Amino acid sequence: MSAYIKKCPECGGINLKVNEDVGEVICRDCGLVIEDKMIDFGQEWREFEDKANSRRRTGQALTYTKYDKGLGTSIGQSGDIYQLGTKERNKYFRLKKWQYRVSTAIERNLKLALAELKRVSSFLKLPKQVDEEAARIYHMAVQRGLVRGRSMESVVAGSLYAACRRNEVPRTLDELSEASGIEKKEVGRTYRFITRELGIRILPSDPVDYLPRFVSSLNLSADTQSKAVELLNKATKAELTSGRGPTGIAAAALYVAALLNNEKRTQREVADVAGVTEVTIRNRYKELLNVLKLKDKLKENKLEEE
DNA sequence: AAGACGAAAGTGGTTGA
DNA sequence: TCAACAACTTTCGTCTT
Repeated sequence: MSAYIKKCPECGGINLKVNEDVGEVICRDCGLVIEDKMIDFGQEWREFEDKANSRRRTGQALTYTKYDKGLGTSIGQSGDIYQLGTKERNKYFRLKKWQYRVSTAIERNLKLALAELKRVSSFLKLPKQVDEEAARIYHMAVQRGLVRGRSMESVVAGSLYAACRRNEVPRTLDELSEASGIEKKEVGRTYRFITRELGIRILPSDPVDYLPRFVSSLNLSADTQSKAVELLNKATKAELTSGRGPTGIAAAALYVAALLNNEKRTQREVADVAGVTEVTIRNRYKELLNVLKLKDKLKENKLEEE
């Protein structure tokens, strides 16, 4: 499916990501949703027994980026209540008032938070699918009262960070921090807090996921990128990756790949876009050379130049 | 002069008692 | 709650191109 789309029509990027769950193809470079009318291969739920657990779908799809998920219920909207007795009517008024109080508190918060979320995510050019996920996470956090004692912005940032990782379009904590204006520490802390409290399982992010972005900000070739992927795979097999920061590994692999392809970038340049220091790149780089026995290859390259 | 390399000390976070 | 610990950063001096 969508095997025909190879390039992003917007930015020409080749880093497309297919998401079958929601029928989208997303450009990892610019976040453009290229195709959102793919066939839904998901199962069409039907009802065979147990009415209580009915999985019937009706109405518009829920969206978490609207503060009331596109639904919305209010008590006593229809005017029926005026046919009731005074006592009953008062009861409805009370209920209505309560509903108003409870829901406005949460909804007002959500409205603000979702506006903030939109702002941050468009700053980072995140695909809308990540928005949606982040909004969902935030929504759960509010309902569980996890925002109390924390700034709304930091929870938004944490939700977004989590959503990015879940969707394999990781951003670094630094980037989230810059976009949201929340301190890096704080983003990390709320991120850990809400994922723990909500029981969201997050896999350690794959260094490979960082490559596309680094490659495009360094203007490196696709060739170099696939070379870097290759190196990363080898590194993973050699168990060089566990426990290390994924950005550092990705940066080092990219640095080596660039050298091998005669597209040399300085350690400084690579370090900057990856958000790590040269020292870290050097350490990873050394390990790569040792374990993967690449020294000879680099020498060969030099000889060819002469 | 700029980049690469490495040593040493410092930082923030995790882990295990 | 505290100390040990690993990964990473900062800083700085030296070597290479």
